[in-house]
Amino acid sequence: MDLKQALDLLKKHGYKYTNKRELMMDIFLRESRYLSAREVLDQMQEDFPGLSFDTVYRNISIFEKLGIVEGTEWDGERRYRFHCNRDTHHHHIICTKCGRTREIRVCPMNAILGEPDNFEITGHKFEIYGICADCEGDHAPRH
Amino acid sequence: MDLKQALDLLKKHGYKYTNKRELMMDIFLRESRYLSAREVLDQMQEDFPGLSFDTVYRNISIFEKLGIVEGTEWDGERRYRFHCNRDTHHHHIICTKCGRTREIRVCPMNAILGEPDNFEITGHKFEIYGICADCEGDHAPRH
DNA sequence: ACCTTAATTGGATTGATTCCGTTTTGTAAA
DNA sequence: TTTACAAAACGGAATCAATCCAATTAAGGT
Ligand SMILES: [Mn+2]
Ligand SMILES: [Mn+2]
Ligand SMILES: [Zn+2]
Ligand SMILES: [Zn+2]
Repeated sequence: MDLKQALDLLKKHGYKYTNKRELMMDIFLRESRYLSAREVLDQMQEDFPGLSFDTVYRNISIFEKLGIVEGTEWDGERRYRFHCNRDTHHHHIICTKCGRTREIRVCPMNAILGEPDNFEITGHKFEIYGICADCEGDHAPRH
Repeated sequence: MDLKQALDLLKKHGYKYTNKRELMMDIFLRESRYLSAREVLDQMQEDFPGLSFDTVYRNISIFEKLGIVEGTEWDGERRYRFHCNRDTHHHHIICTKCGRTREIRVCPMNAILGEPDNFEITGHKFEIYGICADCEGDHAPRH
């Protein structure tokens, strides 16, 4: 999934092309790590000083619905990253300092299938948290 | 782990015994499902009308630190339940309507061990979400 | 009973997220 | 290329969970 594919996805679902949306995707794409809404806003305001929080949240919500970004939450804040692979389902090891990830190819649900009764399964979450090599020590996280 | 053990844990760590703390544990114990701070407050105010949010949050935070309750988060709200078993590590299938759980005995970390390099692991989360038998359909969740 | 300190209160504050009326902009039709 | 209309963005207010704080109350040891 690249920028063009994502923009096509927007168009296919009747959303308009705007330079703000393109920049937002650009940011997610080049950072390729989990970002909070505030981090996205800060980066976007370098190009669009008056940009509103509402624009960030509205577009993130659209992006998430279309599968362009995927979200999670830690330290009481939601974070989002470019959906790294739309074909194969997998999970992540996440650095809680800088939001960078490593992939876990296995999904524990495969071992669970058939197990749960009396529950209509709607989703699952498997994440490993830690500190990446660049962030360990006292120094500020390198992005 | 029962009420007495939990109260002993408090005492052992130098916290005072109060009827509010006992009631709070009582509630977690008899509900044995995930509760939000607001739900705990509402139930406690039946006995202590003037009870403050701060008391709920402060005590939850102490309970979590001592391992008396365990917390998670969904729909943008933190929730807590009595720590169901202090000896064996396991995970849960959670009903996102009523907060009741079923146990998953396996932990996917066992299969991962040895895998991750360049990451100092600090924690992990494996949860399956769904709707329990009592909550499915249109009717209100039965607690 | 008294003293010291922790616990609780109640109200203010923070901070993330959502909401909303107004203005601007993208896009398709004329 | 203009025009028209709906969607997007703006800016600021509102919401809501969670935290903070100064003043009061209560627990537990002496
Ligand atoms: Mn990935
Ligand atoms: Mn359990
Ligand atoms: Zn890192
Ligand atoms: Zn349920």
